[in-house]
Amino acid sequence: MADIARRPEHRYGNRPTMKDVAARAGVGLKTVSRVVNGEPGVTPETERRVQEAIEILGFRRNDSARVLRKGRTATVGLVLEDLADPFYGPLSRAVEEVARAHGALLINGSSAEDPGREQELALALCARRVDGLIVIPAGDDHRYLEPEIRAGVATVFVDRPAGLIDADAVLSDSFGGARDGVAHLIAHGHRRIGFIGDRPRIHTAAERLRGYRAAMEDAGLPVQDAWVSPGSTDPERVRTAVREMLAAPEPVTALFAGNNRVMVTVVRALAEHPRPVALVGFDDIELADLLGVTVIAQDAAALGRTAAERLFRRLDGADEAPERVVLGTTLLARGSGEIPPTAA
Amino acid sequence: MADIARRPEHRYGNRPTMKDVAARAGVGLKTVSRVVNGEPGVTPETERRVQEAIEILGFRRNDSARVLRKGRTATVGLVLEDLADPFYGPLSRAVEEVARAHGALLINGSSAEDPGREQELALALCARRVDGLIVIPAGDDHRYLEPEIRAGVATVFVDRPAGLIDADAVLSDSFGGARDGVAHLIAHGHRRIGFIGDRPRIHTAAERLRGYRAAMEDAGLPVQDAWVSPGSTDPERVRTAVREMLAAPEPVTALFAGNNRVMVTVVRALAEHPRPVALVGFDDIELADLLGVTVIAQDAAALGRTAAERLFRRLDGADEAPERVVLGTTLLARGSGEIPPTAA
DNA sequence: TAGGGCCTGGACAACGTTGTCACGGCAGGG
DNA sequence: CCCTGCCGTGACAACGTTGTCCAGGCCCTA
Repeated sequence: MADIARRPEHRYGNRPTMKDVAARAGVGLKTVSRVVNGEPGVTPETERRVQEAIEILGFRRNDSARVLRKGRTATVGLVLEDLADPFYGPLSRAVEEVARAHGALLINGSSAEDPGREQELALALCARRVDGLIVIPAGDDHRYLEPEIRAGVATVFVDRPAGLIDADAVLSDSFGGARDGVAHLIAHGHRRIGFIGDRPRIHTAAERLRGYRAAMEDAGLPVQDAWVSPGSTDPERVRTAVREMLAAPEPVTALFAGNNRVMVTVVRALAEHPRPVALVGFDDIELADLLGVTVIAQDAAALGRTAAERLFRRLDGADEAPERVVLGTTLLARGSGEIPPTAA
Repeated sequence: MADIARRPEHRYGNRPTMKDVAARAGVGLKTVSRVVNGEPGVTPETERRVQEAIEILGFRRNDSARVLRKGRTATVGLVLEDLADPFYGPLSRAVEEVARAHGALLINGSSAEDPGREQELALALCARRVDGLIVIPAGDDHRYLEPEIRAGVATVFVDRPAGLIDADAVLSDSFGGARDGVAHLIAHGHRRIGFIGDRPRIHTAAERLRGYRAAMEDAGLPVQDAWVSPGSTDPERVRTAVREMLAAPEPVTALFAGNNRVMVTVVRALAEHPRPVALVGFDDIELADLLGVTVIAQDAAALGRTAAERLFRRLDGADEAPERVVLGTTLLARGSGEIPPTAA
């Protein structure tokens, strides 16, 4: 638990500096800098001598000092919920690729859906002077970032919008996707449809619930309270919710799962159920095709790519007003969403 | 494509520095430093004044400068193959958690299985003076890291051992796992078993192939060349390999898939095959339980955790000799591995 | 041959922070 | 009343790099 920043000195284990290289090569400090950075104005012969000294000493430029001098870190930060979630892996990778194309590295941190941890992480990244910040919000108040943004940290929100501040955001169409998915079930004859989602304080979860209600209302169908789960990704609670909806006097004949975590558990729960139950889930997951699960797919990589591109456009000096970009979703019919209603 | 580090100055958009805070609070520079770092020796009244100035100016300590002075970045680097691969997400997350417990952040980069890119990334991280480096090797020659390690960068390899240098490594028991998996198939009556793996220049892939051959040999079974795929994760080539092994005059009755990527494709290919074919795969994957796929599970999170803990032990000054830690695997029987052989 | 311009190289300050050390004031004891 | 010692505070250098600026040497031309 010891905080690594508070340890006794170790001075990089006495690494050679440009000064050492200069001494060894018998040239001036700045000449070494020129060679290292490929700046013009150095004779081939001098350059050779410097390169040789660099080789021998095993010199590597200290980017910390460089950053201090130049004011740019060539680093961007990504605050997401959980890198282990298969939805965020590809997103992060996409951000990384864009960053790489711009010569930047990526630091990412997981908030574990905890607003305090999100803030702590984001501010730690700012202290390191990342040039830009991409945030998948856990909290719903991002005013703490205002000083940073004013100070020049480009900031883009992904997957969920920022709270209480005006900033770029790149989102999937949660509302539309959920509405389409539920409408799909309705089109296949379902009238009693259950919704199992995540905590409604999460923006996407709330939007998907809204989409569910909209689809039901569009079709003139009532929604019973018992058809909407309290909202949780905990497998036990999801299982309970499924069981109860299916055991009710007027059981649901179809389910809509609000995200990948929930969907996985619902699929498992339904596998144990005697009667076939229709299912549409939000998010595509690996092997869902083999299991025949109909899903509303969103493109995690596209979210990441779009956000990162926007970020770097800003870093390149673009001075547009903050904007909200919404990416569409795709319904992939694979069987589970096309099961007709079964009598109780 | 513009390299972000080569842009005109922007000087952090004129952020306030400790000097500004000091001026505003009417105290000395060092006093501000003391307050910011919670060092003792400051009157409550003085501290209040400083805090107030910090608040008003929106000051945040510049960690780049701090790093330059202190010599520690409180940052570790992780070079992996592909963050979007569901195997590496949890691994990365585990490393992050350990880092967090030690007050450090994590920079990770994907090598895309390209040795050149691995080296480029690792050295870029060293230039940023990460305190430690965790590497999932793409290449097989890591001598380029020797100067860095000598200079004090703690380095641990995960998932695959380092090449041509002596360093810590945390591995899964690829050989033993594959041997157990194939032995499992043999125990269920199979005599002709195909092996479909990744490129054999990848250490784990080679080890798993070795495990396959060992199991066959232990059982006194011959291995035909046609039963071992050339090695690739490309879905098309995997499909072809499966097709050919099943269409041979003496077709295999069971398959062993060498990793998660391959396994997914094999499962898809077998789903289209008329006869049941037994399958055991290396790596657990989500929903494999529902599909009834028998796997040799390795614990990605444990790999990451173990490696990170080792790394921080070294950073804490542990001076043990480099060591190779091998974590065991678990066979999870779910059905596909217990299918008996079918006549051709 | 003198003068001017170009090219190479180096001295120096600055980036924002922290470690060292010294200073002034105050309390307590002789 | 003076000396000692402690405490709060601040001045200053240093971390390793890069931008600015200047010096010296060379070549070319008038």
